[in-house]
This record gives sequence, structure tokens and C-alpha cells, in this order.
Amino acid sequence: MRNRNIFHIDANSAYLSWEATWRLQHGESLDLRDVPSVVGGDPKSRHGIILAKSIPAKKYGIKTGETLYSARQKCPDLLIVPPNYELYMKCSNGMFDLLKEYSHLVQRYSVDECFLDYTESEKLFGSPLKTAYKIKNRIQEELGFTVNIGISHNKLLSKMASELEKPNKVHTLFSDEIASKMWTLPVDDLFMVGNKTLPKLKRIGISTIGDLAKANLSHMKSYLKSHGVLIWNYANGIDESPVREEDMVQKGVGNSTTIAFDVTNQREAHLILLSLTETVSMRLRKKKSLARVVSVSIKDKDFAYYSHQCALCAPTDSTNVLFKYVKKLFNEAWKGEPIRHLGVRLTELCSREFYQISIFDEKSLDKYRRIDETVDCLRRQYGKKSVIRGSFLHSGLKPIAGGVGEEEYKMMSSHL
DNA sequence: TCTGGGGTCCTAGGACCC
DNA sequence: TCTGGGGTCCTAGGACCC
Repeated sequence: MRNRNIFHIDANSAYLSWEATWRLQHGESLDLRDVPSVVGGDPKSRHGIILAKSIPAKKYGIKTGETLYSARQKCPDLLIVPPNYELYMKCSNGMFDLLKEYSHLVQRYSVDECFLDYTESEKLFGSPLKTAYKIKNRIQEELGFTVNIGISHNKLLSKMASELEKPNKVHTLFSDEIASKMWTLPVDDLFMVGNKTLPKLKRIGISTIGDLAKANLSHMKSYLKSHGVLIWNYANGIDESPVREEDMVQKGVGNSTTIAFDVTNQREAHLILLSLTETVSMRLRKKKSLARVVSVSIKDKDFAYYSHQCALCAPTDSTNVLFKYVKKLFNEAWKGEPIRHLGVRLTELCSREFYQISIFDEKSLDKYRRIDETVDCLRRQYGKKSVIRGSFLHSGLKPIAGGVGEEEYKMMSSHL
């Protein structure tokens, strides 16, 4: 493969910086980034975890994903602000638009991370390092927050580079720098080495990325199967994955919610599932897709998680049809214990165009479709809650559950 | 006042077919 | 009366990412 130049751009403590920037622009004098602060959910509705932390908060040992309760034990004066996903969406778009000025190949990897293929841009904008600094400074001046930029010949190394020293830094991690900059790091700093793999690696004496890089490949393969091969390659800086453009096909859509109280009866569970089905099928229709597989997931009060799925005879995007299967799946799967969290997920998607004919075969489906279209249209125009099912009145439950912002945004995954 | 929500990919076992 | 192996699809569960 020819030598590429790939940037990884990572907003520093994204949610928190964006929150801080917004507050400064709206007349607040305190910069959240200067004090121990976090963006977190509301424990009363059982959403009490840390979504983002300031650097001073990090110095107290506060970690993303831990409970607010535990964070407050570590730092009683911790400043906690609620999340504002629409704001984050705007900041994310701002960063993406700015990056697009430097390459036509920009991949939005998540709300706060992008890959940029600079290979073809060098002729126009000059040396990668110079441009990276330019981009970093422009984002700071024009958008008000800082980023880290990692530069290398592939996505894996540029991503590892952007993680090096934070905040507001540009790092390179080329082949000849792997040993000095990456191999010295603890092995769980490597992309794709998580909580479960770490102890397995420790058990065979691997504690740094360098240890893994020098391990025997066939040994890794027999020990950890394909995942062993993947992380061995990553440890050696090997990755050929392309910077993908925006039109990547999404494999599924899902919505799930943690309920403020434990659900103990089927009627309530069905209502919550209905609200989830409404959201998820609206998103499906917006993508002009149909789904062939429906799955329902349950997390009980003790956090035990299980799911049940089934394939449909014909793919659909109808809220009513999908909800029929959702109910059936739930009834088959539920063991009767108190429920904390419910989810609905649609997979095996295909384009709506291919199935137009079979959809219109049945009169009732045609009617369902027209109802869905009308409701979607009203909700787009007057807001999500302008049309709700009568069954939610006086139920104390949200008619539309799940979903993060008004617009879809990419929340990509574990693969590059 | 304890623990979110959105994704992707891989594996293992059973059913079924040839 | 006894006994095959390969391929594919389906489902459940697990690991990882932000």
C-alpha cells in the first residue's frame, strides 16, 4: 500500500468543553474546564453516570462511565452539569465542516472524532504537520474548543497518536516512532484491548503494547482467535482500513432506555416498548429502509442482560407490524423479574425501493404505511410529541423514548 | 441517589439440507 | 440396522468502541 497521510482529530473532553464554550459565550464567567466538573445524567431517573470530565476532575481519579455517587466521594465539590445533546451535535457539525475544507475524505467516527485522509491534500495545503497545527488553531479560534490531532500513515496509528498527550496537541506516530512512543504504553491503552482482554494478556506476561507486538502471532491466534490477530497487528502498527466516506451503510437501528423505576407488569413494559418502537421505526423510515430482524433486550434490576430476536417473513418499516413482533418477543423472553432497562433493535436492513411491491400487496399494510407517513410528517413539523398514542395519557410514561438529538449522527463502533 | 445509550463484529451451537 | 460431513442460516451472548 502506498504511503498515506491520515489525521485523527479528537475534541478534548468533548461534551465538557462544548458545554464550557457555550456557557462562556452566554455570559458565564466560570470556565468549566478550569475546575473539577463533569457532564452527567440524573441519578433520580437512574441515569447517574459521568459522560465527560474536566482535566481537574480527572486529577481526582474520576473516570468516564463511573457513577456520580462514586465521583462525589472522590471530590465533594464536583460541579455537575446535565447533557445537552443538541448542542453537542452542532459543535460536532462545526468541526466536521471545518475539516471538510482540507480533504474530501473525512470520516466522522463519532460525535467528537474524525479521520481525515490528507494524502491528496498535501499538494494543495503543504506539509501535514503544518496543516495539522493550522486546523487545531482554527478550531480553537473559530469554534472555541481544543482538539488533539494525531498524524500517521494509517488510521490506527493516527488514533493512537492523538491519544498521547492532551490537551491541545499535535502528535505524529510514524513507523520509526512506534517503539519509543507506543510500545512503552500499558497494553490496555491499545485500541481494542478492553476490560476482558487485559487480564488474559496479563496472564501470559503481556503488560505493555511492546510485549504484545513481540509476542508470537500464532500463539496469540490460538489463545484469542481472530481478536488476537487483530490486536497483534495493531500493536505492530499494522492497519490498512480506508478512511470511509459518509455514505457507509448502517447495519441496524436501535433504541433503548433505562426506566426511572423497575417495571413489574406486562402492561407497562408494553407501553415502554411501544414508545421505543415508535422512535426506532421513525428513524428506520427516515433512512428509507426496511428491517427484516427485530430484537428485544431486557436488563433486570440486577443488571442481568438478555435478548430475544426473530426474523420477519417480509421486511417492514411499519410501526404497527414491528410492535406486534416486539410484544411477542418480549412475552416469550421475559422471566417475570423486575425490569430496569428495555431495548428494541432492528437489523438486516434493506432499501425500501426493493420491496415496494410486496408491501403494497396487503391492504392493511398500505393503510398502516399511510398512517406512519402522516404521523412522521406531523412530528417533523410540530415536534416529536405533537402526536402521541392515547395509551400514554395518564400512564406517567414518556410516549417517545430513546434517541439523542433531533438529527441522526454517527456513533460508530469498535472497528476502524 | 449506584451503575447510559448508540453502535459493530465475532463465536458457538443447533437446525436443516444435500 | 447403522451411520458422514460440509455448508448455510438462525439465534444468543459476549467483546469492544465512543
